[in-house]
Amino acid sequence: MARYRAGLQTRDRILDSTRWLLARAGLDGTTMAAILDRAKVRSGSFYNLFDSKNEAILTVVREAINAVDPHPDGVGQDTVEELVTAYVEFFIGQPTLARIYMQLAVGGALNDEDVAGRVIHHHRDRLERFTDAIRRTRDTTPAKAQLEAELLLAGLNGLALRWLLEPDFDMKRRAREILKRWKVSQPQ
Amino acid sequence: MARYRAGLQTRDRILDSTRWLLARAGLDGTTMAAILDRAKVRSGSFYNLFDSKNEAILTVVREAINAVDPHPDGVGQDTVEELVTAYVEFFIGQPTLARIYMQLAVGGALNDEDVAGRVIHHHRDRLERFTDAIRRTRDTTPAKAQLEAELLLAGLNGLALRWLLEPDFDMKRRAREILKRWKVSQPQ
DNA sequence: GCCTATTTTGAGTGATTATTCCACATTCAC
DNA sequence: GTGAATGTGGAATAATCACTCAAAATAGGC
Repeated sequence: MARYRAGLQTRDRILDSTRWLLARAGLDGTTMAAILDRAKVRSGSFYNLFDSKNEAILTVVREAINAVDPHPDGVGQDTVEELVTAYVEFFIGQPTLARIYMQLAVGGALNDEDVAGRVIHHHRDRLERFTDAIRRTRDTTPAKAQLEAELLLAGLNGLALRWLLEPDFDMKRRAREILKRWKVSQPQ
Repeated sequence: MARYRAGLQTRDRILDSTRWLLARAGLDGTTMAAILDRAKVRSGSFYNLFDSKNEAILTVVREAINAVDPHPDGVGQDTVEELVTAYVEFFIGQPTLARIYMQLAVGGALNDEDVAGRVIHHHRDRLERFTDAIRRTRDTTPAKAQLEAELLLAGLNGLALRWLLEPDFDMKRRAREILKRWKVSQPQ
């Protein structure tokens, strides 16, 4: 089962191709023909390395989902500001992966149980993280902290949505403004 | 060219089927086979009423896009509160159309030039509307009013996104909270 | 009840989809 | 260098896609 160097290289080429296509052409546009053509690989080689087209896609998707998280280990350590910054940095720094993630969250996830489950689970984790961070900086009830986290995350996700439609949209600036408004707001 | 009653009824069945599928299965899942099966119609009848599958889909999409707007005539009259309420009411009252709209905004619109253009244009219109409403209630610069509108809309769109993933999500309650926070916020 | 316009049927089209299979080429430990 | 493991090429597969067409069925004004 051990791979030769050549095999690993073509595997990388296939994943690069799949990643690029998912970001640019969406799930529909990521056909076998397109993947193979872009990776300069014939189908025989592909199926020598992957069991199915879906496996290659899911590999890229997992990569995208995991990349949204800033410090997977240090849960319960981040501040609200750090979490917001990390979220935005992900979109700015890895636009390709970010685009895949957002597209899956809305469109493609509906068809694939596995992907849909991952996205929802991942969102819950993030919500919990934001809630914890808020409770650490403000003396409030768990319910109110969660509501604040939900609104904050909704704002960020809304910005991400807009950025998806208009790539030139300055998400970072708007995220700063959202954070600014959150900081001066007081729980009543 | 005048249609008999039967033809009109079949047309409605096809559009119902297409609408239902777009909302539940997304653009990918809305295949001819699925449309025809659900509408209890054979392909010959379909193409007697529509030029293409895309025409049926676009008919439903236009319907969805237009339904987001509350008072297409009375532009420049609405208050911020009315606009927020109308936006939420659309999602609550017409979940099927709302789901189509959101899916198109993120996923499917990328491939179809026509649909993508419509969605973006429609978003710009809404942004302008929110901006105008804000300027009418607050003495502020156009740039600042637009920023406020952008953040407000981002929050609402973020809520819509979440609702898309979790249909039980109480979007109305969160929208009220967003509006409440916006009201007490002051432009500095 | 006739006659034309409209509607419906359903097998069949060609294009595209992911996937398979096997002969052949390459790699690399020994 | 030999040989077994791994990688590659490419034609062939069956499934599915949107769509066509001619014949049969129905509708409705007269």
